[in-house]
Amino acid sequence: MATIYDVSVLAGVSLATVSRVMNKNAKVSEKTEKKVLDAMAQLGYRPNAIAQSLASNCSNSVGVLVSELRGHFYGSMMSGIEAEFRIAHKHVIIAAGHSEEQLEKEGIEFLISRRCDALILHVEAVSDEYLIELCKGSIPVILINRYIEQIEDRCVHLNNELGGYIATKAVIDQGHRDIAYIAGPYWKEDAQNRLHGHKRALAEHGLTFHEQLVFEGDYREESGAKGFRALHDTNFPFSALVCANDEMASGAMDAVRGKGLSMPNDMSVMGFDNNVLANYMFPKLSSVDYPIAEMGHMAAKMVLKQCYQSPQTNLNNIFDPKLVLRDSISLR
Amino acid sequence: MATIYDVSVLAGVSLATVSRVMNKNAKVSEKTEKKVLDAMAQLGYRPNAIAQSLASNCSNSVGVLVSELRGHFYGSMMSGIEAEFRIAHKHVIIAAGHSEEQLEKEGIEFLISRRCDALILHVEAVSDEYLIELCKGSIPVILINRYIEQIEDRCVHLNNELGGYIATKAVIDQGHRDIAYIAGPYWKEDAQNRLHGHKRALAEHGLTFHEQLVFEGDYREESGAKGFRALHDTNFPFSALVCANDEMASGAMDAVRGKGLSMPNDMSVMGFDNNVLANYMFPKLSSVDYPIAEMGHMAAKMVLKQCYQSPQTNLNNIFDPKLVLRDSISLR
DNA sequence: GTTATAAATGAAAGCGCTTACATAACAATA
DNA sequence: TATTGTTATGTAAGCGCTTTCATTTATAAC
Repeated sequence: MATIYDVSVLAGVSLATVSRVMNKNAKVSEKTEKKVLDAMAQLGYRPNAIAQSLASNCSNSVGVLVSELRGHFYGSMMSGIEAEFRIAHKHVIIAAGHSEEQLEKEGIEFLISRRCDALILHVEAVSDEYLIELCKGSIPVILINRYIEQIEDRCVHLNNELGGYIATKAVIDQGHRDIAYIAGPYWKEDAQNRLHGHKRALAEHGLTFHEQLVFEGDYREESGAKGFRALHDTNFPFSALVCANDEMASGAMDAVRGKGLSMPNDMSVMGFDNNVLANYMFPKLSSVDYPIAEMGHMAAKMVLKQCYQSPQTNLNNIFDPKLVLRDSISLR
Repeated sequence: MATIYDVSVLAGVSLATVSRVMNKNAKVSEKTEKKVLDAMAQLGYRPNAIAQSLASNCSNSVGVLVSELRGHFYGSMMSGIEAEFRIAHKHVIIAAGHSEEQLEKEGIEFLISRRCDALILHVEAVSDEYLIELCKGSIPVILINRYIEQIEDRCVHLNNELGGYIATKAVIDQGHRDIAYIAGPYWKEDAQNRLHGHKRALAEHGLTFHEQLVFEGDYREESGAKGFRALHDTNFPFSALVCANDEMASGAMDAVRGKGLSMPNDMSVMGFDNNVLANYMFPKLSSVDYPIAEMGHMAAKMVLKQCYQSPQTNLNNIFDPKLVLRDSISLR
């Protein structure tokens, strides 16, 4: 593999000159430029990004840590980030944390050791303190989907409370009065916030909140089915079910059918996240869109501004979810 | 950020010694080792992977090029690859090619310029010749989901013909005799192969193939719906529909319902790929599993063997898809 | 034709490591 | 104690670039 030295020899110029034509950061006469370009082409020269990074102390790449490489949510997030960086000719180095503290830390170490110019993290297991400490370091960090007050300007997150509110309000607007709710695990902040929004929507519309109409799930499909059965078995009547995510809604829908009820007439169902799945279910699931791709774009823009002096406007940290109505909710 | 030099000074030893304790590749007395380790801890030293790569000419990372960062298929693929490398303490650098020749080439260039020790590629737009040429280079390449005869030992691919066969046979085994088929775009080799398998299954079971019962889709949902309507409108009767992927099956299922038919009684539907979606549809879609995650594992194992001298057994290039029966097919 | 000034180029140090080779330290043997 | 063989450690070159600073060359002004 040809090096800059080979190019310089073939072109009959110095290393510095070759470097200049590569980086276009200093005037080079047209004649020499051509000689160099020709030599590069002839040798099939590819600059060694590793050596460039070492010498310039800038890797032109940003580290992204996601919990998983698979799944709609992370896919959209990575996709949003990558799209933004691609046009800026920056690159992305991805690592997976698997929601385990040890692995998340290792992932971050890896990205730092690769001298990423900035980090965009989706982490769950690592502590607030660790992240606050990390932010004090020299390398810029953006957190997606996590809110920590002390470093709030580095957090890009969703207004989950509003999302919970919107979801329930959508159902109320269709005339439902008896509304059950399958929540996410209470130890997760987003689950708490969504539930809070649900309660606020009820209150603002003069409906009372009943403990019997809430079930704590774990965001997985099976817990949705389990939740619906549990709620149904209490015989506390309800005509609509709001779920804190789409997977649980799917599980719940199976259970609804299992009870011989039809949707949306006997039971309206509302999801959350607007996972691709929502569009493939039957009936197509109404949901609250989680604009994770846009949030990825935003995180990338912040990095572009902070690290690469790219001018950026309209930066904001908190995103509002939006209602997506499909077929799973009926008028009552 | 502390360097190896800072460590060596603090520990009162030479750079070389520090390097030795990091890499454990030469004997260092326990006493000095401890001094070095202490110094590292005290400084919070993190080796600079960039400098290591440059000096050692080995980056301990392998480049992965996918078409998209989102979507079940690529997510599973990346996940499989990453899982395998994680236990070997190798890392993955991911780039996206977006199925465009230019971007695919740029992605490959990027990965090479980052001096990845090997490449795992899922490319569609780039020519066979380009890839054959690439394989002649010094850096090992594995191709996923593509078969090129001249470099077949570097290709990890699916037996699509068998998949098409299995899909149709599953339907035949349930007693269906009149079977329609929505194919992928004919310019794609996998679409051709799946269709071929379909025809073989018909032939082997004494059924004749009718041109009127095939529709060429484009693998997207909408074309499934369009396909079913077109097939249905010919009035050529069929009781089962085999689709060359799950998205088209989903579109078709919508169209089936649109015609007031119920599934699976009036119409059995078979998918292909076993996308997560299949499990969320109603009725749950029977499909042919595309073991892309395992194929990712396999590609990673091949790299581990070729580049990192890790002993590996049971390597194989071609994978057989497997039938996954769910609720979308009825007995006839 | 000088001289002053700007533009183009080159020489060389340095980025943070690895590693071949040289040297020092130590133990074992005669 | 001198000699040899081991083992531990240090020295310094080099990986492929960037970048500062010095030097050369071209251009303009007088």
